[in-house]
Amino acid sequence: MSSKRKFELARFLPYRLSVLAEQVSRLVARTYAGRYALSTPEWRVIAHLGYSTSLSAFTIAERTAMDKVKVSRALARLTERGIVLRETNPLDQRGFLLALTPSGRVLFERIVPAALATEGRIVEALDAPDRAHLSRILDKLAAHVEALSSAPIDETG
Amino acid sequence: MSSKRKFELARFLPYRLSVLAEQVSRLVARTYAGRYALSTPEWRVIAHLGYSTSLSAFTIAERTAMDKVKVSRALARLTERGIVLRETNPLDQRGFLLALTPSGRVLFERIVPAALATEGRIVEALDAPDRAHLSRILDKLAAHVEALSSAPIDETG
DNA sequence: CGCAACTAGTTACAATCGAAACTATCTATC
DNA sequence: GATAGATAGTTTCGATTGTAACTAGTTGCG
Repeated sequence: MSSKRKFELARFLPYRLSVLAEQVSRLVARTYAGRYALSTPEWRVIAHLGYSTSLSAFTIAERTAMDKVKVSRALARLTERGIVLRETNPLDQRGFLLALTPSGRVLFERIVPAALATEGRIVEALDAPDRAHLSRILDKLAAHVEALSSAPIDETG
Repeated sequence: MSSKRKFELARFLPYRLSVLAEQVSRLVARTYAGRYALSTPEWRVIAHLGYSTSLSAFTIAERTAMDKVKVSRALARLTERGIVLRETNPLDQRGFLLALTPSGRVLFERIVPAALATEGRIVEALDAPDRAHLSRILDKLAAHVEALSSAPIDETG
């Protein structure tokens, strides 16, 4: 073992994933950033409220893989702009119940097809079996990395 | 066509890629951030100088998928800390020739095995064929996305 | 009830970032 | 060989981020 493999950044999986994800994000951002002046966190919040309603900010944070500060800031801007409706939760006055306003929903309905179209153009690079395979692999990796992340930090070496 | 697919953020490829890449980056950062106080751009510069030498900042920017501002800032800190040696290029006084200092190389030699080990633990989730497949798919996607990115912005819709 | 521990969300602050403007050098062309 | 345009790298500035501290409300438990 320990066959000193030559290190090449360009073949290093974390690097490749990071660069690809960044470029893909940039591509998708074209569908909402310019025309609707939305940031990525804002788009994620809208996307999530688009199909599930009356959520708390915390739940959104969990499900959109963002920390609560990011979500809080995104929500502040979205409520200000009349895209999200925020009302105090009567059962727990610390939190809010959140939903898209009608105009927020219009926004959602407009962005989604464009976003899906962009996704479509991206995966055009792959044939159907490759797409399915990629999807399965990503799920496996995500689950595994999730587990590794919560494991203790190994500072040996 | 146009079979209105229900939109779920959690199944949206760009989102999945982004979350996974972020989590993987965080994991790898454990090998250099805490112990060696390096940022990701700094690590990338070191990683690249580790196996190719006498590069210009611009070349590094290109090959590490970072913009020149990021590279410039990373280099400023790295030269300050004696990790990178920067000398004016005698053939073009605008630019520099860059290389790791001996202590920079020690750093590189220490971080690389740890980084590779982390990569190893991440891809443990996959069997050998899956790994190969993922690698091929990522290459295809990266090339395709690269092409899409330089294409004009489609604001139709 | 009353106080400690916890949770939801916000604010503060310092670090990081990207876009654009800037400096210095180089190259091409006349 | 002068001048316009390109190029390498830095600086500046406003916006975005992450961590930690904070406020307000809730729960558990004596």
